[in-house]
Amino acid sequence: MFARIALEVPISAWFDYAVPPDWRAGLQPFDWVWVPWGKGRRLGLFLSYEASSEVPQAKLKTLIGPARDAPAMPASWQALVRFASRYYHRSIGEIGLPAIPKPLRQPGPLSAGSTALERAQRRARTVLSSSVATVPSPPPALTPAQQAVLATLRPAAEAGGYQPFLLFGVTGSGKTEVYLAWFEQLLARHPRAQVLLMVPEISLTPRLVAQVRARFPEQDTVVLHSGLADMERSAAWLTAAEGRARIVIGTRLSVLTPLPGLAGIVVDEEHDPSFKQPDAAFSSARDLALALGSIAAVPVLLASATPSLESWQAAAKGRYQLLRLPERATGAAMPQIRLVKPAPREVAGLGLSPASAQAIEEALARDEQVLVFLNRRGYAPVLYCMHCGWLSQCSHCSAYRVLHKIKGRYRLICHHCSQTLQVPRQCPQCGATHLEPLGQGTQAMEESLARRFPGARIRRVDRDVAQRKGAVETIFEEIQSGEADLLLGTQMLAKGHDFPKLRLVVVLDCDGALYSGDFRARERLFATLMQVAGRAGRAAPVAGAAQAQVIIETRFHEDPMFAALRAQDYEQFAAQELAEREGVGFPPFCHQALLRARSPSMEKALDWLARARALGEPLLAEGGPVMHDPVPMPMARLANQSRAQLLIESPTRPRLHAFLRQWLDVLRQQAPAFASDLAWQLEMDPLEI
DNA sequence: AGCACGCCGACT
DNA sequence: GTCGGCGTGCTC
Repeated sequence: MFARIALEVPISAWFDYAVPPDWRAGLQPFDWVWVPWGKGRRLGLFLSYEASSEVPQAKLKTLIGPARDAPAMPASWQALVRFASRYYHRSIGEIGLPAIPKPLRQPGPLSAGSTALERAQRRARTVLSSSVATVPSPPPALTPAQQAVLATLRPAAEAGGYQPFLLFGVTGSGKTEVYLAWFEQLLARHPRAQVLLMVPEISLTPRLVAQVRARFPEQDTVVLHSGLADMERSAAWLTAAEGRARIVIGTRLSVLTPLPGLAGIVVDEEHDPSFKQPDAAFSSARDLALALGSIAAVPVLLASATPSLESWQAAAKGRYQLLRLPERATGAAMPQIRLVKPAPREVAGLGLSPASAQAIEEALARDEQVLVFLNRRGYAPVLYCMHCGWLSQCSHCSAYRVLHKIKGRYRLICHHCSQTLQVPRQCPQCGATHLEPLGQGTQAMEESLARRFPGARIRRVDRDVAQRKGAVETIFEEIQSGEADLLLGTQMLAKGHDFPKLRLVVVLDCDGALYSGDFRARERLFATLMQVAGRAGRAAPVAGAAQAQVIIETRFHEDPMFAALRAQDYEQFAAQELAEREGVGFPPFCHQALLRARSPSMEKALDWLARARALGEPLLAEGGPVMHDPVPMPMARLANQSRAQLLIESPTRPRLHAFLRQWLDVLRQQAPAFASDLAWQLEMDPLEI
C-alpha cells in the first residue's frame, strides 16, 4: 500500500511512499505527515492512498507518520488550496505548504524535546490572553451613506452565502467604520464566527489594528504578516486555525490561513498591487479571497477609492454588487487639485516649482502641515559624467545605480540587486572628475527643503528611514501631535494615514509613469495620486478655512488622466481607460498568462521560449488563446540573469486554462523547470507585462 | 528549489 | 595545508 504525498518541491505534483501497517487507514486528505526526504525529513500533506506506484521499488521510502497535535485543516482551506493549485498551475504542495508557517514545518524537537508545533501551541495560549483590551471605544454615529451601505450588507451577513461586493468610497469616507460595523453583524452569526480583514501592508497601519482591538475588546484579534517573528506568527496562525481568534487582520499571506469559522472577508484597498504575491505561484490574494468566499459560502467585500479596473468592470457587469460612499465622513470637502509645470532644469536647484514653494510657505505660515510626495528614494536616481555622458549603470541589472547618502557618505546602490559601491572619484569611462547627481531623490529633497524652509520641522519617510526600527512610528506620532510641519516621503506616505492638520499636498515629478510602456502604469499612477491627494484636508471643516489643496507638478497637463484627477472623478477615469483597453483588447477584456525564462544569456532564454512556443502551437484551437513572440522582459537583466517572456492571451479563462494544462504537461516532459543555466515558470494574470 | 558532493583559488 | 567558490546531480 502506498500514500501519495504533496511536498513543497517543484519537481513533481506528488511523491509516493510506502505506508507502515499502523497507518494503513485513518489518514485524511490534507493531514500533515512527516516523510523522509534525502537525508532528512520534511512535512507533507497526505493526498490519497494508492494500491500501486510507478516509482521503482528501490527509490520508495516509508512515510514516518502523521504530525502529532496538528490542527485539522478545514474543508474550505482544502478546497481553496485545490482551486489555487488548478488555477495557478502549481502542485498542491507548492500552494498548501508555504501557507503553513515555517517553524511548524520544521522536523524534530527544537530543544528539551518540544517540537516547534508544541511550542507555538503553548505560545498561542498566551497570545490571546496577553492581548489586553485597550480602552474600548464605542462605535461612532454613522453617516447616512454608511448606514445605507450597511443596510445592503446586513442580509448577506445574516444569511451567509457567497456574495461579492465592491465598496467604492472616496478617501476619508469612513470605509473602516463600515468594516467594523459589518464585522459586528458577521461575528454575531454563530459563536465560532471568524472574520478576515486583508490589508496591503499592515506595518504601515498599526492604527487600524488598534482601532479593531478597541472596538472589539471581547473578541480575540490576531495579526498576520511577514514582518512578525517566526514563533509569533506561528502562534497567531494557530489561534486562527484552531478557530479561537475571531478577527484576523493580515496581509496577502493571510488568505491561506485555515479559518474554520469563516463568516466574511474584507479586502481593503483591493486595487493595491501588493496583493499579488511575489511567491512561487504569483497568486493574487484578492482573487483568492473571492474564491475563498465562494468556497466557504460567505460574503466578500472589496473596498477602494480607486478600484482596480477588473473589479470596476465586474461591478459594471453585475458580477459584484456596487456600494458607494461618495462623500467624506467628516463633511470635509475634497481638496482642490492644481497642476503646475515643474521648475525648468536651469532653476531646478530647489527641485520645486515656484508655485509649490509659495504654497508651502503660505501653509507653513498658517501653521498647517504639508506633505511633499516624491516617489523616489535615495539622493539622486543616477550619477552622471558631465564630460562624457557616462551614467551609473548597474553591471548586473538593467537599471541605474542610485546615489545614496548614508551617514554623510555617498554610495551607489542598485535597487534591484542591492549591490553597494563606493562613488568613483573619477569617471570610470573617461577619467574626468565632473561627476554630478542627476535628478533628486527624497534625501536630496530633504536637504533642499531644509535650506528653503529653515524654520520648518521636516520629517522624511521612505524605505531607508523605515529600516530603523520604530522610526516611522515615531514620525507618525510627531505628525499627529504637531511636532512636525513638513513631511516628505514616498509611496509609504500615501496609504491610509489620517493627519488632521495636513491641508497641502505637493506631488513632485510623477511623469515617469506616463512614459512607461506598461499598460497599467496610468491606472497605478491615478490610484496613487488619488490616494496621496486624499491625505489633504480630511478633518472636519473649520469655519473660514480655505479649501485643502493638492499641487501636482507635471509636464503633461493635457493628459486626460489629469482631467479626471482634477475632477477627482474615478468613474470618468475608469470609463476612459476601459474604453481604451477594450479598443486594444487588453485586460479586463482578455485573460493573460506569461511564460518566463531566465538564463545567464538572453539568447538562450529567448531561444528556449521560442521552442516552448513551437511545442504549444499544435495545441492552439480556433477562437482560443494566442501566443505572442518571446521578448526580453521590461527588466531584461536582474542580478546577472537575463529574463525573457512569452505572452499568452485568451478571450476566455476556460480556454486559457485548457491550453495551459496541456502545454505545461508537454513542457515539463521536455524540460525540467530548473537547470543550471535556464529556469522557467508560468505567471497567471500578470500585472506587469 | 534546496542540499550535498566535488574539484580549484586565497588565506589562518 | 584548510575554507569556500558555485558546477552538477538528486530528491518518492
